[in-house]
Amino acid sequence: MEKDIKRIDNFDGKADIVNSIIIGDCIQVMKMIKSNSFDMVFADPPYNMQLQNELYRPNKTKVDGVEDKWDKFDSFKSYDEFTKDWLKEVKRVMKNSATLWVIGSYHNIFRVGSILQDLGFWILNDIVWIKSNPMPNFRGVRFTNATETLIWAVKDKKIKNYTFNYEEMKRQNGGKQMRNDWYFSICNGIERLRDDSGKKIHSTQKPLSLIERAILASTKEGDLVFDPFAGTCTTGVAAYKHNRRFTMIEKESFYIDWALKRFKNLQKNIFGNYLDVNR
Amino acid sequence: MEKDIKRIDNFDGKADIVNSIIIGDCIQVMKMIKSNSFDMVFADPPYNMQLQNELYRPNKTKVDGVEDKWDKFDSFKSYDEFTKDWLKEVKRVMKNSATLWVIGSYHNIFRVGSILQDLGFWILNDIVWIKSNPMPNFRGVRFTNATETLIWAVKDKKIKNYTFNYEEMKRQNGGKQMRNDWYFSICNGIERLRDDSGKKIHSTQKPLSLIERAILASTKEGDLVFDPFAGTCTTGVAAYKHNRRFTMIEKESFYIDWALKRFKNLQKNIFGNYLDVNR
DNA sequence: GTGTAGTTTGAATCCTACG
DNA sequence: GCGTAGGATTCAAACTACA
Repeated sequence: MEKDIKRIDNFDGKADIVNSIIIGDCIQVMKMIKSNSFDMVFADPPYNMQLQNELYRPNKTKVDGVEDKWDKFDSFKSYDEFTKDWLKEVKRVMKNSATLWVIGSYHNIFRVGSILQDLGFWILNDIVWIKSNPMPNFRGVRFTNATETLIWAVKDKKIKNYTFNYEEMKRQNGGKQMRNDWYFSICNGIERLRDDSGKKIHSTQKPLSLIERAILASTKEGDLVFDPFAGTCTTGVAAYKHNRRFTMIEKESFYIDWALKRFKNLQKNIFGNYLDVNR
Repeated sequence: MEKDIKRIDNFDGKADIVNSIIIGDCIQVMKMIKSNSFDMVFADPPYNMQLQNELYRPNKTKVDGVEDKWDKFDSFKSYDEFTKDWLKEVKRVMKNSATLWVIGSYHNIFRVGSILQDLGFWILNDIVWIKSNPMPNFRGVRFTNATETLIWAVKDKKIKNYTFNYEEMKRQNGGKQMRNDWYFSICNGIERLRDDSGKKIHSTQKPLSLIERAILASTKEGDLVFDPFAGTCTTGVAAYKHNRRFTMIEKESFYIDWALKRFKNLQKNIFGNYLDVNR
């Protein structure tokens, strides 16, 4: 199996996309990718959080919320249009037997789910990621928001030949059929990418184990996994680790500098500590 | 506090709606109710389930899915229109400080959530009901669908004076702040209404404890709780039990015959076994 | 090295009354 | 509507410091 990883700064539609990280706007790049290319798609789009004010903890320190430019949309309408655009292209580049995963929170997941259905995708499951250590609700005005939601879908209602590794999932769940409630810690500790000053590289890095489960559930070895919002390429790392191939697209090349460090450690097979890119 | 319960077969907009069960189409009935009437709304609308074929268990017995006439919609479009219609009326009859709960599954909750947001509702939480005893996926082609989703929202982003009994929730959760993942069994056993032949009275009866938590979280004693899709009036029973008042609307009078039996037992204060209407 | 106590922090739509 | 002052508010995991 192909083991080298390519960074593509100026994709022209001709370069080999296998095990490549393409820098660029995902919709524009996808338009250059031929139809029916991918076996599985994992997408972690912007959530459109719409934070109202600054939030302080009881000890007066400020909460470091998501204030990235890429998470800002003018309205639900513009978010919906964006969502429709990227989902349409994703649908086109998916093989007929492929499945799509999208992760989101209550801020955006209802928009995403509705649009998916409008585009003809057929939902197989909604999966709830239950966090063991979520941020508490400091003001005591709501329930602790301890979950995120993943939607797992096929391109069309008629599709029956998608991959679902039922037995592998059952094995992971101690011999009982895997349910749609998944328990994972948030991404933290050695796994969380930080610069020398301790600043998070990406404000919303996902735990590797979460994406590993999605990949092990819905792909076979050698399958080509696609992520249009790659960030620091957790999807690619999970795919590579389990002998799947990948194509990643990411707009911010800064994230890719760090992604490449992760792959470098993974290739060294430092499985004990490969998560720590600073070694 | 008013303790008698009224059944209203021909609502004209003038009858007292406190502790009443109104028979009729919820949209038509709501149009006769004056604005700003309710302190809290709990809605369990049709899920728009779309079983494609009949489903059989491994032992060849047929799964008794939801095939009621009231759960059939021609398309997402007609489901959306229906959803928009009832949500608009609900918004009007809610007091400004009121909150809305809607429960659904992946079949409909994305539609409901999007439309809520489009109508200006502001989501406070999505709550995941995690079932201890869900129906397994008999074919082994998906994850066990073990959850349903509740959306909790206020009428408008600006509203801050809604009721949230933080301390009561914290107490219920063993001294720690209540999270949005709730664990309850499905409605079964003595609580599940069945006729003499053992047939379920309502195909989607919700567990009382689930609705009790919603009511204890978001209402004060004496508040007026509204349910436009009352079914066998689990919402009314939960409200009554905790000294809240209620208004229920239900189209099928058959369900109300059974609801009244539940209230009768509740009034007898048979708290040990009042759930069993057949005693 | 080990154990304990203290500190930090995470996709967050997080207040209220009064002038 | 806005600005400001007052006051009530957090859980789990991982890390650091120090004995």
